[in-house]
Formats: sequence, C-alpha cells, structure tokens
Amino acid sequence: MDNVLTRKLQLFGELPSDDRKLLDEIVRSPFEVPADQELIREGDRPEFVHVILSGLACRSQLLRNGRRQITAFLLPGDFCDLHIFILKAMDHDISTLAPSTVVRVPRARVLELTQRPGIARALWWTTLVDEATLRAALVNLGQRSAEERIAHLLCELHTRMLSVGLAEDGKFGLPLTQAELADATGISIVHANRCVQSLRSKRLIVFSGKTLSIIDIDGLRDLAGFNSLYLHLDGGKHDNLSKHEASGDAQGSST
Amino acid sequence: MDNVLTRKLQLFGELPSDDRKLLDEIVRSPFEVPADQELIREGDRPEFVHVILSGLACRSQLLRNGRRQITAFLLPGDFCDLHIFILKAMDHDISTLAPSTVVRVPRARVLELTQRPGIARALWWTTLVDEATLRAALVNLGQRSAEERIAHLLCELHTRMLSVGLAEDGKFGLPLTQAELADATGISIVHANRCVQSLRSKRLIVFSGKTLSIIDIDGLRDLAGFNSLYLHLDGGKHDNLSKHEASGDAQGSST
DNA sequence: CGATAAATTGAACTCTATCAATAGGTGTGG
DNA sequence: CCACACCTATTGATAGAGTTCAATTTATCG
Repeated sequence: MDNVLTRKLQLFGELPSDDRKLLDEIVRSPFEVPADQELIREGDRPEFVHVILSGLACRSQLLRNGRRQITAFLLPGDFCDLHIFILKAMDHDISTLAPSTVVRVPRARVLELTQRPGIARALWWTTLVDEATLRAALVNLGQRSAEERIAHLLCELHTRMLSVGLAEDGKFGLPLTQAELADATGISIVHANRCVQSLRSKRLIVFSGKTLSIIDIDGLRDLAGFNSLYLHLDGGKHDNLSKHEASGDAQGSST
Repeated sequence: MDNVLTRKLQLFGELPSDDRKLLDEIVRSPFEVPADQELIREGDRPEFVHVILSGLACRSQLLRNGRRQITAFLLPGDFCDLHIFILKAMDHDISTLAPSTVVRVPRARVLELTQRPGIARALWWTTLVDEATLRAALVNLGQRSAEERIAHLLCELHTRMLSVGLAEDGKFGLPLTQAELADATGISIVHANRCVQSLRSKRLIVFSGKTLSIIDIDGLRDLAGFNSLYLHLDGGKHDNLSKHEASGDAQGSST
C-alpha cells in the first residue's frame, strides 16, 4: 500500500525501505486545492516544490492574444517544479484543473531526498521522462491531425494513470473539459468537440461525467500512432549499469 | 578565448580555471562529420555523449507515414544526450544538418565532469533550459500561425547563437533548408517557403546562402511574440542561493 | 557544364477556425 | 422544488489558413 509518489518513483526501480519511509513522511501533510487554482505563476521563485497526490494539474503558458497552451499534465505522483532550485524564475504557470490534493515540499526536504542515491536517480529519471513527454507532445502537434492528437493524448494519459495504479482496464477519472483538451492539443474548442464525437462514433472511447473509458485500446492507439516507449516505463529495473550517475553521488543504490 | 563548450556552460556562471581546463581537455580531440549523418539512432544506448563544437545538428522523430518532426536544434556548445546514462534507450534520433565538428565524451569522462560542482550545476542548468525550450516550441506549434512559428524559431536560433558568440548583429550562419524549417515548425515545405518570402517582403530578414540576417530584430520579435525569458540566459550569475543542488554532491560551488 | 538539391509558383482542395446560436447540466438561492 | 445563472457540450454555416500535387526556376557542387 505505497503512496502514489512512491509508486511513481518505483517505476524506475525498487527503492530501499528507508527511502520508502522517507517518501511516506514527505507525503504526510497534504492539503486540498480547489479546481482552477494557480500553484505557481510565471516569474515566481517559490521556496518549495509541489507534488500532486490526487486530482489533476497542468503547466500552461499564456500568450498576448489570450490564447493558452497546456504544455504538460501533472498526474498524481508527479513532481511539479524541481526547476526552481536552479533557475531564477518560473517561465510558466502551474495550476490545478480539478480539485486536488497537493503537498508542498520545502527546499531542505528536497535536499534530503536527493541525498538518497536511489531517490536521486529516480528523480533524474522523472526529469528525463518529462522531457521525452514534451518531445512526444511536440511530435503530436507538429505532425498529426486534430483527431489523432486527441487520441494520442488520451492514450498517454491512460498509460500514465495505469502506471501509478489509477486506471482499471481502459477506465479512469479524467476531470478535463473539452476546452482544456483543445488547449493542450492546439485546436479550437469546437473542433475538439467534433474530434471527441468522432472518436465516440468510432466506438473507441466513452467520455462523460469526468470519466474516460477507452473501449478499443488497440484501435485508439493505432489511430493515434501511439507508442509508449517514450514514457520509459521499463525504468532501470532490468538495467545492468554499474556505477556512474550524472547526478553525482555514487553508492550501490536499490535492489 | 574559451572554447564554445566553456562559453556555453559559463552562461550560467563563471567557472573556476580548473574546470575550464578540464573542459578544454574534453574538447581536445573532435572529429568532422558530414551533413545528414546520424549520430545516434532511436533505440541506441551508446557509451558516450556528443558535444557539438561547430555546425548544426538536431533531434528528430520519424512517424509511420514518413513525416518527421525536428524536436530540437543542437548548436555549438550543446550536449546532445546526457540522457543515455539513465534511460535504457534513446527514444529519438540525433543527426547533423550541416557538416559539423563533434566530440565524443566517454562515460567515465562525463563522470569526471559531474564531480565538479560548478560544472555539474551548469549541466543541470542546460537540461532545464532544454526543457524550457521544448515547452516554448510546443507553444509555438500549438498557438501560432505558420509565419509566426518561423519567425519565432529564427528569433530563438539568433538569440542562442548570439549567446555563444556566433552571431554579430542580426547575422549568423544558418545552414538550414526550408524543408528543415518546415519539419521543425510542423508546416509543409511549400508553405514554409511562402512564410519565408513573407518575412522577406516585410523587410524583417534576409535569408540566403546559408546565412540569416535579421534586418529588423524588433519587428521580427514582435511578429513572433518572442520573449527570451525561457532561455534563462541570466543564468545563476546573480544568484543568491546557498547550498542545495538536486544533483547530489554538495560543496560550495563556483564564484 | 551537367546533375541533383533547393527554392518558387499556381491551382485545387481540406482541414480547422470562427461566428453565432442552441441545448444540456449543475449549483445556488428563494 | 423551481427559477435563474453559468458553464460545458453541441450544431450549423462560412471563411481561411495551410496542404497537396505538379511543374518550373534557381542554386549548388563535383
């Protein structure tokens, strides 16, 4: 019965029980945040890092003309902003899309985390996966039709939810409006609606009441050209690396 | 007279002379690579990391239907694939776009680098900037018109070239075809051509002979809605952080 | 100086955006 | 429990931006 954060980090490899205990502590005092609440704003340089425990959040950027792009969805188990330790200021916003449970981890606490080799490596892994996810999103917007984009996004969210144990079969809670889907895929709201309808009429999905059921996973993936490789869910589990680590500290980690 | 790699890393903050010396050694035995050569292919797990010293390279992803998306441009001074130390396999290709000078840094050597606190922090910084650059590209594809996308991309490349001392005024070598511009911005070749022509006729740029001259930088930036914040060029120079570091090893770093 | 790649042009066609209005749902207050 | 207000989803019609196909001109390079 691990918490979501532990589940997420252990996707990369099992962690020693000390580490798991530490993560349990980290997650101890969460708080509730209503929907559409900003956690961090562009320009901020907060003193803590956020972790989503339940609900849904996103990174987004606003343009002069009022349009906005959602650049990432933050699911339970996701760290939001390890960035702030190096960069001078956030270059985007982070806000909740649905009522969420969130923990704030103070800087010193994060330091503790990175002192543990296993956790440090897992965090490094999440950073790289986030980057790969961004690249996949870029391919999505650059090379696919509107309907394919939506399909691909839904495939990704499903796979990610599944990976932290929040989906059964093809079904999971997805408290997203079609407008938000549109903002993430770079299409208009009206067209997003038509695409969703098309996916429905093709009997690939059922999407209503903040719940998504993927009826035909293979069909959806095929339509989207989805390949989960970029999520690197095989983690480092079967990895035969020796020492190294771009993140400094050595010592034989987990397992 | 620092080398490009040093120049790039010092954008984040000045490095001790020991570090600079180490970087000079790293860069000592480069080799030439012709244009359109793959440095790494999807699925690979090479034993070394590439650094571009001159020329131009890119990350790209190929789709079933033959379309491809360029997800990043790699300029002189850029590290290509620190990823390979954690992830099991590359999820995209890296290839040259023009004849380039490249160094291969073996794993052990990279380890040495990350042992130096100043360099480790600078590398961490480049990773975060790369991520921010991806987000900016996502906003570009998601929310801007074709012409604006091209304009934005050119603004970014200019700013980045300038930052490593490879542009004077608005002028710099840019060995890109319009087809590559199209692959990066997610538009067709024909349309890319029309956009470039439009930018020309607006007297914003001159682009020929593998050289880009930005005639009216303010005009181009305004058209593109370009804001260089995301490149975090102010680095950590004026930073008043104390210790920390997500990348493990402590010790008071540079400056 | 040919040969091949890159840039250009024109025209027809599509996908997607925009505008505008309607319908369905949900929550609140009376 | 109903009415009002507001948000989300849906529909129809029209306009545009961008794609595709096909051909031509212009560079570039050995």
